[in-house]
Amino acid sequence: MKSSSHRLGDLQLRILQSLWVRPDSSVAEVHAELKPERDLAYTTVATMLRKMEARGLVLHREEGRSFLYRAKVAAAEVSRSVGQHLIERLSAGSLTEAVSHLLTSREVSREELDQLEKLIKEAKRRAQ
Amino acid sequence: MKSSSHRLGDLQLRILQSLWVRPDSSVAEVHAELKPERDLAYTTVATMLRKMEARGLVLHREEGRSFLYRAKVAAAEVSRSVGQHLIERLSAGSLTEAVSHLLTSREVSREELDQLEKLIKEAKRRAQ
DNA sequence: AAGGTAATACTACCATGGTAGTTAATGTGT
DNA sequence: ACACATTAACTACCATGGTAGTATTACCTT
Repeated sequence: MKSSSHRLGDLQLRILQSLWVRPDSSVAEVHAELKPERDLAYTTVATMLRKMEARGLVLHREEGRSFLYRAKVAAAEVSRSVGQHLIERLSAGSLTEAVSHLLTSREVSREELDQLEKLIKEAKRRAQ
Repeated sequence: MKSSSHRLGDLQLRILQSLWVRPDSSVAEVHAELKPERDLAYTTVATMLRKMEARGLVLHREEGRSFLYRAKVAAAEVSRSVGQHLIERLSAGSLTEAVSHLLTSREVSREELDQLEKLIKEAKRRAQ
């Protein structure tokens, strides 16, 4: 599966997330989507998309005067590799230790804990 | 608490982790510690430590001919901020979603799931 | 036809992380 | 005393992510 170790910066990842939700977005659309969080110039987004295409992260097709971009890498794959990298950084590879860090280092609400418990139960069910 | 958003690269974080476990390490000791995972030149580690000291991440004192370094930032604080950043990247701030990603995107053993369950229970107990 | 507008292309720049060589100082052993 | 080893200082370099200005192209409207 060639793995390829996606080493993504924050902005690139954010753009990918946007494209996963809304494929075939024009530069203008991605720019608009990111506007509230990050006030970037239009050309910044355009440049980023071009760089990302050169890296094989996205691709585009022409539609009239504008380019429509879509992610070339799967959300699942990238999330996995981002998560893996996180776990590696946070706790030298131990998932439970990583989660433990997350739990102890921030305020976690009752609801979140309940939800987490449900997640684990589901994972257990799926496991057998 | 000024937060300060520690933006650490992999190597810098790894060096900090090493110093948390063994404070007052010489460059040689840090270098030796990292040797198995990353075969870096001695000078690379030394340079990194100097750069990190300039950023306020570590500090040193002189002991004879060599410098003994120790982390200036607390493990808890850095872990928190690294974890926070991770959650942000992975799932726009939702902890449960982040954990969900981690669970679904990799093989999780029965033992790990049990341990996770225990973690949640403990967190709940602590919460009330 | 002309002028405005929207789009991409190209180029440039900066910061940072990472990597290491070279140099200089200082101590150590024979 | 002299060679050798250890150590830190300085310098340099490269890749990448991020940011945006300027130039060019093409379309649309009046």
